[in-house]
Parts: sequence; structure tokens; C-alpha cells
Amino acid sequence: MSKDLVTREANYSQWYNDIVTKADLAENSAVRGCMVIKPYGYAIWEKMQQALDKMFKETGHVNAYFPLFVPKSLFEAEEKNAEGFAKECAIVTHYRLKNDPDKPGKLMVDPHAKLEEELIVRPTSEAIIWSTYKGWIQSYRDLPLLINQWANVVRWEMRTRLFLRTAEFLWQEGHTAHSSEKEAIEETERMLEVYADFAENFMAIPVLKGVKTENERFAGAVNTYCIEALMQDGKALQAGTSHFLGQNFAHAFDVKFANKEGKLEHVWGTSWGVSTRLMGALIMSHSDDKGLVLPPKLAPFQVVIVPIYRTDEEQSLVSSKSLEIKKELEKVGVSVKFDNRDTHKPGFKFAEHEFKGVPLRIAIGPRDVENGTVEVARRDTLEKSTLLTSDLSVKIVHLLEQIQQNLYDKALDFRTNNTHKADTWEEFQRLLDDKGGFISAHWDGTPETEEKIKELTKAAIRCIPLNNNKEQGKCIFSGNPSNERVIFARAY
RNA sequence: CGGGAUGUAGCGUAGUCCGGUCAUCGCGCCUGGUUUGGGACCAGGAGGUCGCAAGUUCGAAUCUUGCCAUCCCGACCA
Repeated sequence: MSKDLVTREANYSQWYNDIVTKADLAENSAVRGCMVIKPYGYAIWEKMQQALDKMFKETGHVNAYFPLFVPKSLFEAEEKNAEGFAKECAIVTHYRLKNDPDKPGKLMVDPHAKLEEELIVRPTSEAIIWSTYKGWIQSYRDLPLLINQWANVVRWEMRTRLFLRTAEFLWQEGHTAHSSEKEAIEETERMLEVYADFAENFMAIPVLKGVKTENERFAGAVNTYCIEALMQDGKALQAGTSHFLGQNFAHAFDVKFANKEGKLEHVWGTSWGVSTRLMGALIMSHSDDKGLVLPPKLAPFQVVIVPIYRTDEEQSLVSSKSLEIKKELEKVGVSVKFDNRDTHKPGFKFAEHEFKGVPLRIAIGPRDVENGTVEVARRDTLEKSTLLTSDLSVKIVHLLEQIQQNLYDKALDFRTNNTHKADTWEEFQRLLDDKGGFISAHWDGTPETEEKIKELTKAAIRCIPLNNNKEQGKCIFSGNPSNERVIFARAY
């Protein structure tokens, strides 16, 4: 466990990988680039899903499910989208295997079972969904169409990393259709707000809301909004995107509706998604050199109770007290695990739960039962205190709220301390190499300049912040005039 | 896909240059006993196609070739 954990300073990426695997979140599988999400990691993802799903429904969306496969002819209909994803598609070309006559016991692809038309394993579902929407939308009365799906997608990435970039990943993708441009833009912005709200209030990660530059825009979108988070190593992570699709997909798939005047118009679209990459963001934002740190709102269990005893008699005494406390806490909505394994010593359990990021630990021994107390340890600050069991549930609820808030505050402080303005090229480069982080700087607005800066420094424009202050200045690279700062960073 | 590194028991490793007496050690695992308020101790035990496949050789963990996987650096990307 943590005695084997390399420090963040010594090797950040190894630290990350160690946490993912040693905290039992996920592991590499027999399939290149694809991970197995283990029960403890999946439980966190389920918490995320539950919270997000509720928020989607509260904003009027419903869930549906569309096929994994997209016929190539549909996939290529929206040209920019198809071109953008073409280089990372898995393609199904056959539908049958047969015994290999040359190798007994082995199978081979049956050459007679070639598909008429290849199927693309979805890298994103716009094509299959918009081709379906064509049949669902005739009138303005059919709009807006507000649908989300929870699914897996495949993008054949060259270099993968657990949660941050895997060939197959889990996500949700919302796909909506509207009768006006204004309404579609409102939807795009609404969902960005939902993502920001989720990141800040559940994940305890402050995020920067903004729009992408043309270079970084989703293939097939008119405008891409994003939330950007800053990781502890000073690199940025795109945590969610919301796209205004204009009428691009409506044109590509001929999706039209009759308006109130009886005239046919193309519908306006949006799509938005977050993925299991959020797991990576969660890990890298809060965890420390002792292991994972989880915000209470997303922890599979918020409190672990570790009983301490020597004799059978003590064990039954301590156990019944533990169960009593567990019940009391569950009554006020706190999730509790009673770790009554008799195969491990308390010290081992302390270390294990600490490594796995359980927000609060309660230890109960015979002494506590006698005194009417418990020992409570916070994972975020590692502070221990002895609390009277009277009103314990109220105190625990309060502590969990404090931990949630403290994690957010710490992450926000970190981001504040690692966001800098640069006004010259030298300053820009120095900031990048010294500290990384977000760098706020003037840019002349051209893709060429953005590209050159990226080439020279590996830093890209993460976003143009929403509600950005207008300010006259000169592009740090070209010296041409600029009327606002944008956010640069090296990114995952 | 380009550059670099690695692959030996569940994990971490020694051995590879210089082929044979070589499958090493620690953790973990199993059994028994003593333990239990911060990662227990003693004794005994099990566990291996040395990544996979061909080749060279009397003989391959060790040499050659191909493939696969992982990590790091690029390009690509949520």
C-alpha cells in the first residue's frame, strides 16, 4: 500500500498509475488499450452516473439507447465529423469465424462472411442518432427532442492511460434537437453549467468554463464549450464538452420540421458528454502521497468502522456498538462499511482504507465503549479526534460536509496559485517551464499562431473563458493586436 | 505509428553480457500456534510453459528472428 507508493514529486505518472491499480480502481486487460474497471472503481463511476443522471432528468432529458455499430454510409454523412474520427475507428468487416483447416483447434475469419457494408464501432453516436431522429421529427410539436444515452465508445488511441485515455471508454452523450438556433445555444450552455455544477459540487474540482478555438473544436460542431480542470502536476484536463452543432447534422441527415407557418426548416442540434476520464480528474485533483482521497459525495462508502478487540467478549461488545452506530449513521443518509474482517489487524485496515480514500474512519475499541466515545480520523487532513457518541450522526454529517468543502477549497487554492498572466513570449515560456498551470495571455486569434505556439511549447489554448473581460493587448507570439486573454496550458 | 526501455510464481526481483550444476530472494498465499488501539510473530507448506512462436545447439531464462504486451518520450486524442 502506501509504503510502496512513489511520491508525486518523484514520478507523477507512476504515482497516478499506482493509485489506480493499488486502490483497486482499474487494471489493464488482455485487450490492448482497454481497461477492466474493478468494483471499487466502478462504484465511484456509478456514484457519478447517479448524480449526473438526476441532473439530466431535472433539466428535462430522458435516456434511450442506440446501436454500438454505425453503417459506414451513415458514418460518413457528416463529412467533417467523419473526417475527424476516421483515424481512430475500429471497423467490423466480417460476421463469422470458422475452423482453420491448417491449424487444428484454431479459428479463422470466414472469408465468405464478409459484410456488404462495413460497420464502424461508434467513436461517438451523432451519425446513428441523427439518422434515427430523421424518422422522429416532422413538426415543431416534436421538438425539442432531449435525449441522453449511457454507453461505451471506441477510439483507437495510440497511447492509452488508465481512465485518462483508453481505447474503449464509458460515457454519456446527450443529443438534442431544437426548432431554433437560440434554443439550441441555450441548451448547449445549460448543459455546460450542469457539468460545471457537477464538477464543483460533487467532484470538488473547480473548473474553468469556456469555448474552444476553431482548432480544438469538435469535428462537426459550430461551437464547442468546455470545462477545464487543473491537475496537481500543472497540466490541464478537459473534463467535459458541450457542442452547438448548428444545423450541420440536420443537413447531413436531412432532418427537417414543419414550423408553425407550415414551412420546412432544418432542426438545430447539440451534443454533450463526459466520460470515465472524470475518474482520472478525480484521482489527480485530490489524492496525496498516501493514496487516493475521495470527496464524500462520490465515495463508495463515506465512513468505515474498524472494530478493535482482543477477546471474543470484547469483539461482541465492540461489534454491537459498531452496528448500532452504523444504523444511526445510515438513518441520516451516510453510507457506512463495517469492516469486521477477523483476518486482518486494525493497523492493516487503517492503512488500507486510507489508501483507498475513505473520507472518514471510525475506530471503536473496548475503551471507547466504556467511555461512550469513538476515534474519528479524516482522510483529507489525516487529523484524529475522539468524539462522544451522543449526537455522533450529526457530527459525522457535519464532518463530511467539511471534507467536501475542504477538498474544493484546496483545489481552488491550487488553481489560483497556478494561474498566471504572461505578457511577453519570454515570460510565457518561463512560466510554462517553471510551474505549468494555466497561463492567461493575449493571442491574435489566428489558428496559425495557436499552432506555432503549440509546436514550440506543447501548450495549447484550453479555452476562451466565458464572460471574458475585454482588454486591449498584444499577442505574446506575433505581437498583433488582441482584445482578450485566452487560457493556455499543457494538457492531458 | 517513430525513438527508448522492459517482460522470470499473484506482486516486486536475482540470474541474461560469457548457453550446462539455475530457476534466486522478498512480499503475498495456504496450514498450525501465539497475536489484535497504526501495515504482527514463529514454524511448516504450496505455487513456474522464465511474455508468445519459430530457429541455432547435444543442451536455451540466457543466442537469433518474428510477434504480443506494458512503461517513458513524440505524433494523435475526451
